[in-house]
Amino acid sequence: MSEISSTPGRKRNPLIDEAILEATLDELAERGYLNLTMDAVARRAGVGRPTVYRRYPNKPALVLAACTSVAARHVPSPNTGSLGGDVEVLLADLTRVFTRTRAAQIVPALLSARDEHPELGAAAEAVWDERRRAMREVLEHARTRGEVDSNLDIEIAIDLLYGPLYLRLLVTQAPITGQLASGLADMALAGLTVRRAENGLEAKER
Amino acid sequence: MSEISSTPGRKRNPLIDEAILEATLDELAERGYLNLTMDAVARRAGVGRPTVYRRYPNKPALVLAACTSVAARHVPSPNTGSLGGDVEVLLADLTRVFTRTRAAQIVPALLSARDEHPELGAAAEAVWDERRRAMREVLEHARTRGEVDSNLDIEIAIDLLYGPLYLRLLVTQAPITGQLASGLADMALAGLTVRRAENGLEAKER
Amino acid sequence: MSEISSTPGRKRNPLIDEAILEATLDELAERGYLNLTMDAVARRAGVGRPTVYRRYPNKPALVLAACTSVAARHVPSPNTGSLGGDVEVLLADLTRVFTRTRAAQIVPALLSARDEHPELGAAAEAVWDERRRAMREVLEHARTRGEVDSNLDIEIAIDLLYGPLYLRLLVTQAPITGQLASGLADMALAGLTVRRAENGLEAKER
Amino acid sequence: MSEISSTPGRKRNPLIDEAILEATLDELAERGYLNLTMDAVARRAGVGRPTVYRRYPNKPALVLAACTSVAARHVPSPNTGSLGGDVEVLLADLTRVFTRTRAAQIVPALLSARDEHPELGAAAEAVWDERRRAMREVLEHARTRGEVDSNLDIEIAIDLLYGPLYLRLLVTQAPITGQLASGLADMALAGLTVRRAENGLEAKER
DNA sequence: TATTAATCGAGACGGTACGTCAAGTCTTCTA
DNA sequence: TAGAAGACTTGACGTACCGTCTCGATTAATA
Repeated sequence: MSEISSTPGRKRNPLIDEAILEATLDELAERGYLNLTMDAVARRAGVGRPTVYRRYPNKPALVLAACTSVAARHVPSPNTGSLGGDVEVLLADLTRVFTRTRAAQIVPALLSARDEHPELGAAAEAVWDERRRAMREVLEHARTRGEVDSNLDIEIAIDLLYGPLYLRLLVTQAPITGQLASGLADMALAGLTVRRAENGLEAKER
Repeated sequence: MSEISSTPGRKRNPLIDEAILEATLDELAERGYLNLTMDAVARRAGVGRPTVYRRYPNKPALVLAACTSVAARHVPSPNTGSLGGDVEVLLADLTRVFTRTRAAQIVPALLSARDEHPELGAAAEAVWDERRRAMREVLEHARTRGEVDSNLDIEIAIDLLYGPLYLRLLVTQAPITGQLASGLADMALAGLTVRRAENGLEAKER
Repeated sequence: MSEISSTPGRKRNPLIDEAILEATLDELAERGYLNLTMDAVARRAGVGRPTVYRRYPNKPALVLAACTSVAARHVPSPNTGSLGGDVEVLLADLTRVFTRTRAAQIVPALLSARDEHPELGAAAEAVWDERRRAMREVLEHARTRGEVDSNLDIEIAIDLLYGPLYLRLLVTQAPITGQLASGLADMALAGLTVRRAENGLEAKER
Repeated sequence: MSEISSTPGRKRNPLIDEAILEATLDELAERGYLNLTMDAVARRAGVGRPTVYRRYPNKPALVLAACTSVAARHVPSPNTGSLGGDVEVLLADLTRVFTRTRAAQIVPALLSARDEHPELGAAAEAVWDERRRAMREVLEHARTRGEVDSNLDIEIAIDLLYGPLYLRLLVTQAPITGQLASGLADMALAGLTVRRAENGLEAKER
């Protein structure tokens, strides 16, 4: 009795898979999503155009695949004992990703791809989900430690912590520095306003 | 004696200026930046294609112009007396803009246009500058009132307040509600962590 | 008391009429009919485009007018006493026109204009009518002198005499020289074949 | 050991080559060169516009190709034994082509194409070369038979024989009939003038 | 080991949008 | 009212990219 052959014929070359994704990321970084050409990707990967289309049905799908391939790489799960320390680690890491990697070009590209093919939206979430999950964990630990209010809406808190970095990356294009990240963490954790409680303390100090 | 006319020849029809921008915004809202066609804009404006090109040299320039035309419309300059009240007003207004107007489609479009032609970047800033200016003013007033620390980095504070809304609009596409805005304002102003000072206060009250 | 002017308003400047036609001929000679632009004509004449259109309804009409303006200038009406001499004069003059004037560019232009607007065909005939008339006259004189057969179809004869020059001008673009013209005249008048009658004569002379 | 394939990639569909040329000729005949549209040709050939441009870089090149494709089709090489008979055959055939085929539209189109892009001039010669070659052959045969003078300039003779038909086709647009062709042949071979030799014969007959 | 079938590079193909250019009309201002 | 400047509609031009297809050649499992 013979096994049902899984798939006869020549097998796909896995080196090509990698070359295509890498070429896509390079093109994305150099030229941006809108100026990225399927032909340029194929040429850069040393590959025929149909070889790309055999793997990804269209341009946004290719871009999405390239982005996700690079996204979920080693997000830290810090456990420094204090919320401040954990948040600091996470924001510093995102800062590193936004400045030391091609993410500055890749994230906008991903948004463009989703804009063109909305059904990719769900898949695109994977790119930032892992980071949100890490922050969620950190906040929940802080809650069990009593470091934050038990009624805290954690999703909004995540938005508050990550939002400014994305704002600078996508919108204002202001520089994203390590100093920014720690300043941001301090503000978010302590709040902007000088509180009555502190006034009370100051009063005591007099 | 007659003045030398500034520019001879037929004058441009200002109604056409408006019709083109309005048609661009409509197309942007309905079809998105990538599926927006110069021809569709021209047809919708009841205008020939070269008439569009006479005004804007290419697609991203047209889109930028349309976005800026709609951007700086009546940003409020609140003065409720408290930082909390002012911030609430500004975030509520941005929420309104993000949910009740075409901004949800227009802001991503603007980013795509800038992505395609990076030299438009500088001009694109005008779209959010007015809103940042309003928040800056509010924070400076709070500083003179002693409501915030005099060492506060105001630009980062602005990022902290606006960032989460842009994050939801552009990235996570989570709903943006009035409740979110006020929750956000509270968190940002008061901070995420339960502070020792409050504990002390509570202790005293017992 | 003032006379009621027959045509009120500013009078047309006749210098402009001439400038437009001259500019058209120049453009025709330099760039050819298809690459001639109404705008270029207007600019070259130092005139606004509508000023051209006020005189000629469209491009082929303008070109036709320019061609006819230059066409019927002094066609000779030779009367040397012999058909050979008269034909020689006419063909030599056409040779001169085809080589020393802009006719080499103008005649093809005229054909293109007629091709585009066939109703101009009748008017275009004026350009070569005068020359055909001159040749017709010469042939009729020869007939009354008995130099040609009284049954000769004169229209065909005209075609035979002028045809080769037009063929070179329009089709083969072979050089048109004075030597060509006289060789052509000889052939046409004497015929290509060596005739028996001449053999008979030679035989008698021995 | 395998041969190196001459040209990799998909082969061009030769049916499309033909369809494009045929569509071009049809459009030329129906609408003329100036009103011929690349888009109309493509649509008529059931083909995308870039497919036309892949073969021919622009409109005049396409028109030239279409004309040459139809030109050299079976020009007769008559050998009736007499120059008169041979010339009769060739002129009758050209008459047929000018009246029974699309040549009446195609030849002017070709001239327009050359007028627009002069560098096509050399290639355009192929269209009438074959016919001139045939006439040259006929005249050389007549020379070896002693039917024409050995000093006859054959190129001029060809112009003399073909010129009138082209003149009617292109310039005067007078009808081109079989009767015209034979009358023309007679005149060209015998000459227009009544010669002295004939007078001598007539004298003898008395 | 020969067959079989999918993969690969190259490139043709239909379609659609881009950005340019010219024709011909219309409007505004000046002389 | 003529004339100059130039905006305007229409529609063709030639280019670029997308996504599909066909071709010939190669490669790897199966028989």
